[in-house]
Amino acid sequence: VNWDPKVQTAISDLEVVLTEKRGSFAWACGDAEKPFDAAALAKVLDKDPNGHLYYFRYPLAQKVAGYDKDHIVVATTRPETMLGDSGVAVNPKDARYAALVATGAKVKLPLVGREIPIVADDYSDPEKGTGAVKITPAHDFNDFEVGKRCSLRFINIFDAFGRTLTGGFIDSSYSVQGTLAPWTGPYDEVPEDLQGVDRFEARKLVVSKLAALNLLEKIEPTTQMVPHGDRSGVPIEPWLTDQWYVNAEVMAKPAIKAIEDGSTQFVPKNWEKTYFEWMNNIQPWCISRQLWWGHQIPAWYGPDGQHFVASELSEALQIAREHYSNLSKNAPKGSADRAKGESYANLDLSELTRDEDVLDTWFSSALWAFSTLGWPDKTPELKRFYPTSVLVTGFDIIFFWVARMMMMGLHFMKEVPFKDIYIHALVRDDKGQKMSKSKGNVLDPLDIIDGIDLETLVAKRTTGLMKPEDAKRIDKDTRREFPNGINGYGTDALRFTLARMAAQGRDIKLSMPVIEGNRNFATKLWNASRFAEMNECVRQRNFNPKKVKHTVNRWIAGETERAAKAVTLGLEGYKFNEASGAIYEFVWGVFCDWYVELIKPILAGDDEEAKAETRATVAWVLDQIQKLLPPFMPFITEELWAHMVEHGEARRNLLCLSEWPTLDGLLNDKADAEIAWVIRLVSEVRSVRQEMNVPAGAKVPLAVSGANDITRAWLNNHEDTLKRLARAESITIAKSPPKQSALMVVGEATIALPLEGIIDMDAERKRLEKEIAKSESDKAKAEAWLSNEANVAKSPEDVVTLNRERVTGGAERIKRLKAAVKQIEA
RNA sequence: GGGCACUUAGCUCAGCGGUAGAGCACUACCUUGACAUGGUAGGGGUCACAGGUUCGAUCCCUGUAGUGCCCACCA
Repeated sequence: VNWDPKVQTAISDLEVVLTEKRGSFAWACGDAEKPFDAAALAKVLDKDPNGHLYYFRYPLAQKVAGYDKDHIVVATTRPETMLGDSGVAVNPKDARYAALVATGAKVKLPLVGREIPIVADDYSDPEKGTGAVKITPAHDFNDFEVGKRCSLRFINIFDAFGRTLTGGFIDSSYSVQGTLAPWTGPYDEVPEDLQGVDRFEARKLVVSKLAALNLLEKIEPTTQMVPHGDRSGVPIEPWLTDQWYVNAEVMAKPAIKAIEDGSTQFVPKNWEKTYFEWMNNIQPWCISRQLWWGHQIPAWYGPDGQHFVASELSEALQIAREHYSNLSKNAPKGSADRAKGESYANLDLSELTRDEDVLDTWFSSALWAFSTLGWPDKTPELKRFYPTSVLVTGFDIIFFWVARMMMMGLHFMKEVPFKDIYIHALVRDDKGQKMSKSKGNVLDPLDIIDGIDLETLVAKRTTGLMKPEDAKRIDKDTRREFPNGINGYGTDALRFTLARMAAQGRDIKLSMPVIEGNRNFATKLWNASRFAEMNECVRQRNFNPKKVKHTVNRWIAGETERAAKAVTLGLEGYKFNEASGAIYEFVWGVFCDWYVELIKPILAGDDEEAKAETRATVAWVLDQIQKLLPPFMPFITEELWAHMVEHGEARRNLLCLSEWPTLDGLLNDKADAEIAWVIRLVSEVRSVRQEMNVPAGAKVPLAVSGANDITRAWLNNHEDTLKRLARAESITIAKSPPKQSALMVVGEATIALPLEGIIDMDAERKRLEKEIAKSESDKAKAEAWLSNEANVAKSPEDVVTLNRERVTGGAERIKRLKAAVKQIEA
């Protein structure tokens, strides 16, 4: 693997895996005068040694002219780090300390005796603390940067277990700075009782010792966020170690460009801001981990510590031999390098030792897009599938994974790893909280699918590791929220729910009632299919939806095309909520609510030709529905697909292998208008019947007046259907509405429900007057809009037309409604 | 401190520069030959607030308030 083998040393976030030791603090003030309230200090340190800001006086090495004190005061929340201080920084503009900087003054670090410079750096904020900051480059990220800028020493004072080092600290200045010579001065004189001490113990000791030396100015309480290891739970600290790094800045550049020029795009687009934010401020990527599993870093060390990076040992050996033999030839005669080259030029395998570290798991994962396809071999799969079409993932790993895949893909394959990056929603609980084990609010998908009883659920959510009070609370909450456990809702219901809620850019709050609603949808589909089966709706081999003759069938063919297009459009745009919403609305709101009801009279009638066409159409529509649903409901549809074979031609393949519906040319304006009219009429009659409290069982004759030829034809076409759906005893054409009727205006016609003796005519008149008022207000709104010349002049044509129609149509309607009222009064 | 979202019906959420939508919940009626895990009808919203742009703003812009998330920092 030929990544950039450049070694850098920097701060790693290695976790200190030690639990905090809680020992008693012994006040160790000598017999000198009490420089500080000893009792108070002991109390502070015992109670909470971590939550305080400690101010120390650092004595100057020499008195400085123009500076009136003999010390400089610094503050810290981690006193023990002072052992590794290698400088004190002040702001270059800070007049208080100008003299110190100008004269190159030094501080004599207490306890250690190290002389460290006072440097000027913008990092120091004159407003904060005393304006002077102690700098510990090996144990603080900011100080690390200051240390590099100001050429300070990098002094590591801790071992891997968070104990102060024994026998002297580690000076890593040479590794970090490269140009500085290794520290050759005398070892710092660290008091023996400060060696090999746990960091928190060291904290107390340092404070007490400084207090004893009268160098503790004051202690202030402070609150601060201390980063804790997510496994160990102990505070973690920066710690200087040698690690392998990738120069991510170089690799980030093409990855940034690929998003900028659209080679790869984020869906939704706004995530690219997050991506750019990270990529433009990218830091060197530490890829080595001190774990016992993972891909071992393919680096080998020669006897002199020189490293060789290769894909395998034999290759490393070859490189190593080359390196040493070059040294033996090219290094100056008599030099140490030359001698090294001569003695190692023929080294063997056993003389190379492999680096024990393994790669960061994200490094390995970043290769996923091509390593899974056989890379580095040039496999057919790699050729066929790289770059991939889409990566679907959560926003929380845009940087960890997505960005790294982009960098690796562009580096090794010279091409983006995927065209689209779909960032999906995060699933939260019904209160919007992220699900987590410790919160006990996790909903296991399998429990939603299969169901779970209350006791098992409670046991699952509470574990022995929780604090008893937490477990108790979770127990109570769970019992309240799921008093009967969880019913099993099935895989399809859950999947469909997630799709329906997956609006872009928004998280999903998952709750049982919503899943239940979508389970009901599955049931609805099942029952509709059962209806088809019971009515012998068998698939016809040569069925052509373009050729159907009956209006209702032509209409449903067009609606099916609309639905298929809406689903396709939604899927192509990663708008899964729109896609699943479209099929939901079509199946339930169009197919079940209207089409199935509209064809019942045909199926029950004796027009064999119409019956045959309708049966074939039903079968065809269900086929389309089944084909459109698998992305959201793969199981029930597959079952229906196979199940309905019993009455039709055998299926040749699985549903999921069938062709995606691409329907076209099925829309029919005339059929649409006619069925829309039927639906309107039926709804209107139903509405009036309910409002007038007509008993559900009562059949009432319908008398239509004022109908034009088209409406008369429609009435004729759909007589059976209207009778059935509107519960009409008969439908007759009348010159004028019969007396004592409830009246409604549908289009140009007036429909009368003669309800003499059944309804209160006064109530009917009030109902109509309400209708009139509504129509008049709508009309008035449209008129007002049209009377504004700017509206008419600057609006699109269709908006103007729409408003004109509202006025004329409204006027017609009002006229008819008023006539109806007169009728009643008469 | 920096950034990103969000605020629409009682609840959960879609949506959109041209008279506001769904599911759940609610009310009434209905066990009608697919379906009560159902049907029919209905009630319910100044689209957070204030300015601005526009012929027109729930939608676009600015600000305010509230909420959530991410990142950094806290000598």
